[in-house]
Amino acid sequence: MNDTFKALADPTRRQIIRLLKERDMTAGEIADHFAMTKPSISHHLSSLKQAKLILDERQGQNIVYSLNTTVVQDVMGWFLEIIGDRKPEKE
Amino acid sequence: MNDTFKALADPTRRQIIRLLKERDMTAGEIADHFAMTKPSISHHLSSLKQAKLILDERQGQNIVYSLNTTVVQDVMGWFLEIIGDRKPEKE
DNA sequence: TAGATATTTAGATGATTGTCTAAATGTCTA
DNA sequence: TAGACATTTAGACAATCATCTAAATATCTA
Repeated sequence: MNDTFKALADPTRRQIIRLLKERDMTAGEIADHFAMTKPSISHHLSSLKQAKLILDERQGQNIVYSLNTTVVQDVMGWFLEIIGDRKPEKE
Repeated sequence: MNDTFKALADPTRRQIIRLLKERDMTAGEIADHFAMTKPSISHHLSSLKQAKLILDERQGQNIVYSLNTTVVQDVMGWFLEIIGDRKPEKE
């Protein structure tokens, strides 16, 4: 869970997640959306992958990345737990 | 939003949030839950406060902290946006 | 198999972060 | 007002992080 939150702490990585929300993409396609070198994006992808927020699959020369909604839902669960079940504010 | 995610990236700060989920607490009470100096906890509280995840109010010598559920809900919205409205996985 | 393309790994560097001790600030009470 | 208590601010330091360039790996195709 800590890896997940740390992965979400960077704006580039959150943007990558939003891109993959739309459709699966190759590493190159993802990199094209940023003013940053490909190695830097690769590093971010590796961080997201370690957090299991995304999945990768080689397809020929490309590596295609996709969102792992299961883990995104786990993080959501953490927040639901915080919001729900609270002591009443007043009275 | 970036401040919020960065604030959530640290396990101590997430634990503070879980403590405040149960009830409002003074800085000292919060610090008592951790094997860390009071200045360090104060630093974490300041980070959570900057992210607007918690609110503070002085009561005499103490400063009482409480959870700001509004912002927690904003973060939840971010996740809902990612999970919902996706392209179907198959067929 | 050689060259081209896609991607990652390695290594370096400056910036940010989490923690500490020491000192400062704010508040209460005798 | 002096001293005690609660908390924060300041300054330092080691660890982690985001980024870069250069080099390595993997795959395809002529």
